[in-house]
Amino acid sequence: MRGAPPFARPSPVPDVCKKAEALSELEATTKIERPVKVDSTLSKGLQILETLSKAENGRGVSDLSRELGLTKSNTFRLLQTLTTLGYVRNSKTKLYSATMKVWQVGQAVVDHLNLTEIAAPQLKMLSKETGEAIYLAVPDGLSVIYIEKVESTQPIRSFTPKGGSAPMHCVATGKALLAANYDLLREQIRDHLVKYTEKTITTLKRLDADMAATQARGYAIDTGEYRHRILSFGAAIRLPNGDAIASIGVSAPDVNLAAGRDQEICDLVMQAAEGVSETLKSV
Amino acid sequence: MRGAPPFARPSPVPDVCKKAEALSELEATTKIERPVKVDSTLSKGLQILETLSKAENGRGVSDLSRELGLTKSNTFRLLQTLTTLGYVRNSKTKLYSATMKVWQVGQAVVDHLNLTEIAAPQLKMLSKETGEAIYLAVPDGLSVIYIEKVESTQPIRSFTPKGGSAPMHCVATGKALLAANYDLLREQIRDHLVKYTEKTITTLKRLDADMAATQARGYAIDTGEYRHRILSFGAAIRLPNGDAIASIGVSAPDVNLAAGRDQEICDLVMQAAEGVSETLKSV
DNA sequence: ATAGACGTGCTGTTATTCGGTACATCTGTA
DNA sequence: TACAGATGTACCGAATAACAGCACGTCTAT
Repeated sequence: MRGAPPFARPSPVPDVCKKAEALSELEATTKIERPVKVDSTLSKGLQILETLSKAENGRGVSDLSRELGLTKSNTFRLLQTLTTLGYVRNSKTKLYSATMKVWQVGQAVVDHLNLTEIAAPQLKMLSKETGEAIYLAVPDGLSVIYIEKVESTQPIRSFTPKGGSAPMHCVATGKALLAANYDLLREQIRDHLVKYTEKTITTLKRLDADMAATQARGYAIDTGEYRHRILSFGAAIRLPNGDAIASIGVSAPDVNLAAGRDQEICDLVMQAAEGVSETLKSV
Repeated sequence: MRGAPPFARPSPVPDVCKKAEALSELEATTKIERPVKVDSTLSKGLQILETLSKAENGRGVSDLSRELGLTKSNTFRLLQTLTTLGYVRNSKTKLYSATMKVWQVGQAVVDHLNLTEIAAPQLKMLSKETGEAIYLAVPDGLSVIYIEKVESTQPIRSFTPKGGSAPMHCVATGKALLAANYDLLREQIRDHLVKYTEKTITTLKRLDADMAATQARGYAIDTGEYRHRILSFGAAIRLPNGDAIASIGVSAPDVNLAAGRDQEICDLVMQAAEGVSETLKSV
């Protein structure tokens, strides 16, 4: 779910080339752009898949062929191949519908997203504005893995390297992700609240409170709960449907933070995470 | 995220027809099954899309053509059409990768899932075992909509009709979904805790506690918080990645519930929701 | 400077897809 | 019951559309 209702989400991506055959002959366009040959079979097949993915119940062959302007036999043939490929199933009532394999492929896109590249500009911005160590993190069980890091420009540095990991319950990047999925992770993490500093949250009660506060304010704060006197601030990166798949964080020694500076950094972190989330909406 | 790490999720769906051309000539199979003609263009195009969806960074033309056993020119052509159709983009470094449109199409499958049909057996089971009113609900803003209902067989009935809705914070189906997305919905619902009975949760503090308890136990309990002396029990239906998209609930007047019966029903509800979630993994 | 690998455009040939037709089944109506 | 229309599926020859091979410009690394 994630906020959006499960039915009828309008697609922000325009349907390119709705009628492939329409441009096969007409080149009367003032701009002499390359006509860009498209394989019609592939195009039609994907159109069918797209249409089926938006169908509440399945749809029939004739029905589909009429909507897409295709021959019945052609539509049938394409549906047949899509079925044997596992992207479509046909129920006993002769109705065709998209399978979860379609969903899986789409999910794979997100799972293998090159966040590093997409988030790079925002990480750079954060580094420039704060001068502190910037982290890009993804969840891995009850830890976070830092898949990208921009080194601090300050003389005093924090030292978790790129590729390293940290427990989810005591760093800001981790807590931002934990808060976003607390319903699923609470039971798993309750017995793994390992203590690293005297600030570390080690009881479920305190974690509950901290997660509630984190959810309320929209970003996470670590007051030196993993490394002594190393503070961090983190916010979640979300897909268009609200799923939190990663987080951005800033880590800094407390001595670097003058009064009010922490709030500035929090705002920047949220802004950065929000920026990446927005970017994800458009490719 | 949702428990599963964002990288390298093994696909449970086998790749049917990895080499389409392999079966075009050989029919020496003992079983004389229909050869099932597949449109090779569509097949290859989807193979490319699938491969691309699993690629961390983009992939090159030659690279792809080698892996899939296709001609370089053929691969290029297919990539070209996929690009103009918006499913693929090619970066400045000449690397091709899948776009979020692929994800959107997959997402649409889930959004338009005919849960009614899929959940029907479990709803039937619940009805048979409990004899009470059974609900299948999806989220809609801060409410739930009952997209399916099996009427109670008991003389005393609860009366929310199929198609009706109820506030998320006071019915079990709603609370199960609320708990599954509490990080996103908490701030939205805090000012909408409308009172319906003396049992209704109207303060954020009490809701926090109830949600924590719900998350901990895995199902939601409504002690007559919407309709006086009408209790309900609900559990979330989740996609393979953990997203809660719907919920199943049982509603019953308190007089129908003998001692210990409530726990039986809770177990059944969880079992039913779990069953539907499992079904979603295989189409 | 050179050799290999890469992405891209072109073209003729062939294999592939296409459209028409046919038929069995089903539904609702006269 | 008979009929009319719509449906899903099978088949087949024709021609179109997709294919393989080659050529070219570019880039990288040796």
